[in-house]
Amino acid sequence: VVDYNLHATLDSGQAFRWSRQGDAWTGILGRRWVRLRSTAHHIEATTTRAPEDWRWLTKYLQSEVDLRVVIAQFPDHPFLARAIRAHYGLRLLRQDPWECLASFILSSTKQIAQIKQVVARLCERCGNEVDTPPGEPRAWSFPSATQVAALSQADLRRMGMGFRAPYLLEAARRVSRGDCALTQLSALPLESARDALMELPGVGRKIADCVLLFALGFDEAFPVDVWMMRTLQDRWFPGRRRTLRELVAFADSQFGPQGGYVQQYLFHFSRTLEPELEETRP
DNA sequence: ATCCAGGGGGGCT
DNA sequence: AGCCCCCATGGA
Repeated sequence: VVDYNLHATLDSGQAFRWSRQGDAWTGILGRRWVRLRSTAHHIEATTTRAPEDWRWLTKYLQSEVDLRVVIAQFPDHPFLARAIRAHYGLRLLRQDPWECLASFILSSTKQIAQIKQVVARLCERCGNEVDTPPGEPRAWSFPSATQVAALSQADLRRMGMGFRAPYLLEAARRVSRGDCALTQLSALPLESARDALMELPGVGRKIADCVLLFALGFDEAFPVDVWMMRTLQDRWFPGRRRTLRELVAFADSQFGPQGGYVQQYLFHFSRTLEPELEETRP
């Protein structure tokens, strides 16, 4: 692989089930345990048994995407240029739609560390145990919508989901019933797919855009969360207050067909940026 | 102790 | 449309 920054990609808040051990990353994809290690021009993958082929992994990692082509479509902006320089090789993953949806329903007003924690508890409580190599800790697959729908709201609250518990439960029920055919949404126009996602409880514009971008392949989707709001406000409209609505509309029109990649570079860079000294204002 | 976290929903004006 | 508050929990 070329132009692939595995650390930035797995640590940029788009997926919540990877853990780092030194230079290696361990996670669960579908029902497989995987360890990934990045070398100069390769990503080395270890599984518990030899797979037929590796497309499930290359698709997830999006390692066949030519990053230079993507970045060539970015708008010219000094802060974005800094983000690209700082984390060159950051990629968007292509996640399972249900796992992505459920994870982001659980994400609202939670820190990334806490999202990982509650997702881990959900998997251990109702996912399927998967094979791990000798000496590795036990691991579980992400539970299907049907597995989640079989739980009670009290079960979910005990995992620390708080007010998100009824949202996740109802979303799981609808998805397991087939009321929202997630995988088929990628064939629709972006706005139709977004509207369908926003029918689900606990799913507004931001979470819908996360699923469109991280799971359904809509590279132009641009989730605007608190970090992106501050970044756009501070770096694109310094000194002039903009409403959330205005910023969403701006992002929609200004960042182009690869806006989702732009967003991920800005998000990760903003989150890892050392706080700059503010000018003192009288 | 106080604030805030990859928001969303509902009510009010 | 914009603004308000509430929702539950834990880490900094």
